Amino acid sequence: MAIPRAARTQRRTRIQEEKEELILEAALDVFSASGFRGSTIDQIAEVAGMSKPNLLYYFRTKDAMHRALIDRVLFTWLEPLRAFNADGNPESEIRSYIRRKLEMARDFPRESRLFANEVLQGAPHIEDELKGPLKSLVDEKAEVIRAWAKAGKIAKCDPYHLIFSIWSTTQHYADFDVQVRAVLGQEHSGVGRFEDAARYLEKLFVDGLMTVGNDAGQSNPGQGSALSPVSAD
Amino acid sequence: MAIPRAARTQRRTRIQEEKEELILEAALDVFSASGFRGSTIDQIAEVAGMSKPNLLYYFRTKDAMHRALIDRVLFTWLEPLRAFNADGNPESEIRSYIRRKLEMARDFPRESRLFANEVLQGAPHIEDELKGPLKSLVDEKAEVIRAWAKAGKIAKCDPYHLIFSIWSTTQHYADFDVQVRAVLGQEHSGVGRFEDAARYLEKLFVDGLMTVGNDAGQSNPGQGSALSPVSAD
DNA sequence: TGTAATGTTTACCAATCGGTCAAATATCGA
DNA sequence: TCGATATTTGACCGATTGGTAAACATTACA
Repeated sequence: MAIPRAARTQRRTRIQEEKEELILEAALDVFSASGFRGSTIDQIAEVAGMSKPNLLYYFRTKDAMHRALIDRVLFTWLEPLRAFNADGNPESEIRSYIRRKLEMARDFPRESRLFANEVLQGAPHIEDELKGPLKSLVDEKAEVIRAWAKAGKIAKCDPYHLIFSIWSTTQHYADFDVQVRAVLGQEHSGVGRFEDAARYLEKLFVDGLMTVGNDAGQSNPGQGSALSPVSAD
Repeated sequence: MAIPRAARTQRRTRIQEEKEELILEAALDVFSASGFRGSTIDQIAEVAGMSKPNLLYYFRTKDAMHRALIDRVLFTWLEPLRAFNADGNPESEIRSYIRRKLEMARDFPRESRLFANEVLQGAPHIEDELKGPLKSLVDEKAEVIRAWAKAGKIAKCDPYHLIFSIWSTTQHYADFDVQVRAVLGQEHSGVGRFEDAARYLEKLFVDGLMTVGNDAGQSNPGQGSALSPVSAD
């Protein structure tokens, strides 16, 4: 009889490495397309080209598969933010962060959708990761941005919402890809849309919209920008 | 025996109105939280406080419930973009569009998540709506923005990506709410975060980040902003 | 008030779900 | 080559899925 997977303390065979790789690849396909609850082990098994009990030989439960996948992908996913350099030039750091995030949206859309599905549905499996490692990393980088603003290197702005806006605008091109394609139409649905997006976003974040030609836009101090009263939550 | 719902040509009774309302409200709760595939009729029935066959008396299939819900919500959801006024002042139009979208993210997060779930999973049920009514509306408003840029009223920018960036940044606060809360921490998770977001986003879209004090930021013409070569799609 | 149409529920169905089991097969070191 | 170990599979399980049939309850209206 086979040794229970829980008892394996170290990687044993070449086959295990290959098959676990194969399974996680298939799981990424399925989970990112349908979310955790909407995905089935049978679907993953079919994509991976192996039988369902064989999947369950390597990962005891659907949950274990999902957790392994998340763990594997999360580190890579936060790489661009980790690369955000306090000692660099603010403008070029922000530019390259946007570019890196956009490249990831283009090259790893499934990873983006995996997290989007998870967070959208209340992050039941990654709440700890969000409140722990993610929050710590963002706190650290937010402090960098705050220091830049204090030193007059960039405009005063809420660093957390700056990070949120870079996340949302870039990941939008992965998560809402079908909508982007539908709106742009067939003729603009080539990969060129990522270059257009890069140009637009870098300009947006650096210049804003009102900086037109030589006329440095001078806008209201923002006293009228608060939202109207809340009705319900 | 009851008349099949397909044969009903017009609204009949008070009960039908009330119960269909009740069901769609419950369906919004469940679908927005788990997506279509991840939701079950039993869950919706429980939230609605009625039996499963009773639900199926009003909506013959899970699909029909979902479709009815989408139809009902889509019109309202596009209202802010429809209100975008070609004759208004560009800056205030953009400001109020952002504010309206942010209010919707705050007041109707379930509606936002319903669409997010749907689009994220490939929009299998609303592809026609995206390519039809949505695209038409965006095309129309994009033309308005393009005209503003041509007239020198705002900076030259891709109007489609402008709209995408407003969508993504505002809806982020509904769709990724748990992540936003986790990163901001408990102390900043009150409704105040929407006002912070409003201030930040209005400034971002109007001024950009480099417009610091009297120093009108002069950035590179953007020759280095293209993404690196594509590896795969 | 009676009755026909509408509304609701219990019991049930076949299909699919996540997961188990034992037997069969492939792999590998000695 | 052999035996131990690792891998794979078909058959199966109870629970849950979307959906149905028909009996039963309520309502609207003449």
